[in-house]
Amino acid sequence: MNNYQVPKGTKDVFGEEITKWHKIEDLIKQFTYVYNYTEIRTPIFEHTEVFKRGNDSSDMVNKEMYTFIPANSSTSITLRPEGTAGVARSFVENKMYGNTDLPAKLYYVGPQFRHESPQKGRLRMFNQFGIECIGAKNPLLDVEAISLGYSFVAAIGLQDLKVLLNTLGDDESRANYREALKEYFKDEISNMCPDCQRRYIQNPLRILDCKVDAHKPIMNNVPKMSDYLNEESKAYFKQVCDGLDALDIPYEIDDRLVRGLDYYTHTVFEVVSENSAMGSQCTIFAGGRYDGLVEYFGGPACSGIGWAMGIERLLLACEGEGIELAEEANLDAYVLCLSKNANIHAFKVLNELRANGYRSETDYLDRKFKAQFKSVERYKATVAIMIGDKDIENGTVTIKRIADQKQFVIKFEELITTMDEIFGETDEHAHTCNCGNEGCTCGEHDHSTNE
RNA sequence: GCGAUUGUGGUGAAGUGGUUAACACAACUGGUUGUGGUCCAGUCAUUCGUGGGUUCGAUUCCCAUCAGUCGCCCCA
Repeated sequence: MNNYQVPKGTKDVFGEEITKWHKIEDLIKQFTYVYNYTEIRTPIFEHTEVFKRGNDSSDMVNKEMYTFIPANSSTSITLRPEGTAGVARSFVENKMYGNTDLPAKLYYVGPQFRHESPQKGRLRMFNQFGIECIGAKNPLLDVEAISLGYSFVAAIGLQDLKVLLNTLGDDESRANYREALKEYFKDEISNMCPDCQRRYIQNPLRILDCKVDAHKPIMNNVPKMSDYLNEESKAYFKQVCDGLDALDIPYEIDDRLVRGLDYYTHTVFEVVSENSAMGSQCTIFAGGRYDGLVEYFGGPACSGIGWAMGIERLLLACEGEGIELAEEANLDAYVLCLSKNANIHAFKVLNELRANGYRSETDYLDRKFKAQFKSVERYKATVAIMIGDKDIENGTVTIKRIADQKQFVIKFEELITTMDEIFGETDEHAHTCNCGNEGCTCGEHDHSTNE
């Protein structure tokens, strides 16, 4: 009993669903094009150290990675849990800091892997569209990145969105803040959740993220990042805010927003959907600025900004807001075969149609005429082309335009010109021949209306 | 990793410790042998996620397992 099924947290995408993906992918190409981002395709697995760096405190790195050592190897490999690290690695490895106009503006689309418990909006293999802009530190680039993502989701039609923004400041500001937090939680930490006790040591900022302790009184008067920013960090953040204002991008400053990945500095943001269809996973895209990553991979000191968008979540949000992305698979022509003898002739017609770019299909199940006609309907074919014994004798085919039920018997040689006429028309009724005879296919008359 | 809940044909979905597993949709066939959508009739689950156990007998009860869904957590 072979009961094969997809691994937990993965899914097959096909049929109508895949047309939604194509639509999204087309839009990604359009938006990245005008913002002058180019695509990068990095491996979906990397050496484990690319993701597991230093004292990374994130769950993603510590608990959720697909890490393995392949047979006949001693090198630890990890399926990428996120896109930024691989891009930063590639930026350094390919010496993009020297070869390209900086900043390098790169985007990627592809699967990411995290071993989590699946639920709505959370899969073990999921797809992200992400951008990374590396090699320049300018608040306008932070704004540009947010603008690209925001206008992208806005173009799709999403409305129940909220942009959350915060700054973590530079190293100095963050170090001061970290000390302030440690001091603040010093006496209380032993009463807090085990995760927070770990965070207290590894990365106190993330205590702010904690949901377990969120309601405790101690959380009410937590020192604010904004009080510990040095002048430079404050000025940087102000320029980001000013830029967003200038582009009319609405946002809320959320001083608890610290993000789960440890490499962020300065700007961090999260764009969430407030639609009820989202369940508890409501972040559509999120990211921020990172300063140390390029150096970590052995490159020069280079700042970057980027974000990643969960495509499955984007699709969920679209569904929730009633945005229809699926495209109907309309056929141009369905070829009906009316007798066994006509089989090969019908097949030739089919081939001729396809050679001329018409999306065509026929019946391969030897179904009755009636059943074949149902396929015409199901495929929403523009025309039905019928071929039977009579047509074989006469060298003709019968072509029926479904929209107006008009039907013509034409010579096989006229097939494509007739199709071109039908499909070339912009006016629905232009094909009706001026000679007055219904269904006229004489080909002698001029079928254009303005003559 | 923890908790809750679900799992019956292509789809939706009833149901029972006893064997013909409702009904609807879809599909196919015929009425209508070269013209679809309507109508009528017929056909379509040796099987109830998978594996064990209890039982004379399990789709039904029990256990395990896999998967879905929803929370926690985490994050896109």
